[in-house]
Amino acid sequence: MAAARALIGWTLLVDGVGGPIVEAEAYRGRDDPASHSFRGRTARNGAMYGPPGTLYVYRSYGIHWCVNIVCGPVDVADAVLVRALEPVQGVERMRARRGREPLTSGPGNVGQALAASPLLNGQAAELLPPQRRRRVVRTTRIGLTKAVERPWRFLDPDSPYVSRPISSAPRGVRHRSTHP
DNA sequence: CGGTGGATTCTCT
DNA sequence: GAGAATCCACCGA
Repeated sequence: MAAARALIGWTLLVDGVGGPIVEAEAYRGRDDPASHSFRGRTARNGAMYGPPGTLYVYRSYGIHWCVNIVCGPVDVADAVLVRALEPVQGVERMRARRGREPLTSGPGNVGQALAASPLLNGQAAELLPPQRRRRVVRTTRIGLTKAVERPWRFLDPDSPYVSRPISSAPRGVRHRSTHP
């Protein structure tokens, strides 16, 4: 969780392609109902139990590949979902893979831009330290049906590449209806 | 052993 | 704002 906040600004590279992480969500292994490791170790989530810095890649909605960075000790299964980064290195390759904008906003899009696949699952992440200081804002996580209220999403509010602004509400959901 | 529900994105109205 | 696309690991039996 602290790790998710600390990861903002670190550059994630896969095969030389990537950029600074500007949005990330923490998922806690043991007691987080929203985590893939909540119900213990399975064939899919095995990588989450690896050492910190391990990549955990899973398929989302049968369509997208999403990238996590394990941030807890071995067997703890804490992980951070990379929801957005700034496209800095290997931009042309990301463009070719994505075929549209935005390149790296949203976890599915990040996965596509980085060519995430099961091959990446369990590998060590390549991370470079931040080059400058960034503001970090904390909000609730996005797209969940469980543990919706836990404020474990972190983002750089000054980056135009975050998948959604500071508002924690899901896309398309109004803050409040206008009836009297 | 079948049904189901996602840590999403995109298109269309 | 709603619905489709797409698939398989996991749950419950």
